[in-house]
Amino acid sequence: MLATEKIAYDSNLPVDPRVEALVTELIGRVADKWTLLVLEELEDHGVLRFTELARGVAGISQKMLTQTLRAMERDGLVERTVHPVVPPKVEYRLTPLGHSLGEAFCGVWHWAGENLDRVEAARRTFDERG
Amino acid sequence: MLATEKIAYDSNLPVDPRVEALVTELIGRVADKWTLLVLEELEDHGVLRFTELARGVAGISQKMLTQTLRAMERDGLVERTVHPVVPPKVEYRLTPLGHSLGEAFCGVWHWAGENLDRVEAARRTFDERG
DNA sequence: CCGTATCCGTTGCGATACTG
DNA sequence: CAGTATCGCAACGGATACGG
Repeated sequence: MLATEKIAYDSNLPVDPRVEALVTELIGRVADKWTLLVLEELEDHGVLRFTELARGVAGISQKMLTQTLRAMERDGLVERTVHPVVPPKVEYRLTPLGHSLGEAFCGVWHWAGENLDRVEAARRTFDERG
Repeated sequence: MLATEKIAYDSNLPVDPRVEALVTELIGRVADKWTLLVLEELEDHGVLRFTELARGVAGISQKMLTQTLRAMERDGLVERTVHPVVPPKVEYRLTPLGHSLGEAFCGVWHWAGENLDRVEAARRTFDERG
């Protein structure tokens, strides 16, 4: 579906600076490390509870998980469902918007996987020359 | 060229956790706000001097520009050419690797532009419900 | 189980001043 | 012009303790 739409970024045409600023800010927000990992985890598993996410996303603290999930919920990327039972049960899943973001990042994940070796080689070369 | 390669990220197959950690770290490094903006600026204009970049990337401090360019050079994304003249002349341009990263991010830029309104609407809804 | 609240060290980053 | 060096504040983020 993306391929059928017109992509304006190839041109050098001037873009409304305010819109560009907003887009930049949005990317900054969404390109956060934890956001990316939570996104991937939910892409892979569909529906997850808080504790399952905490275990699935290696190294994340409960504080950052909460914070990340709140921000993603606020941005409309994640849907949060509270089941009124004891003990509490809260489920998280991607919205269509969140899923589309995951697809948009596929190219970047792919690039990173394909070029990790090249980047590491470049780093070694750079570091050796002091 | 990317489309002709096998993409493994669609599957739920287990991935070497160490590789995944490296890929994650690389994305975190490269998805930095200033890196993205410098990348776009060099994509648009080809070759730029330090001061031209400073003016082109709105809001960046000289310190962050230096830092960003050094990191990108270390990662093999940017080539730095020093012309031994007075006053000094230093030119920056993307390497093929840097250019390929720019292409990989096209999907994300596109997503952000297309969905900015939706995200802002989601935020308003979220904030109103307190 | 699913959070919130608080403390506190670490880092990020802008502002400023200086150099070849 | 193209940086480097230093300062100082603010934000990030982990650890811990507590609550519905």
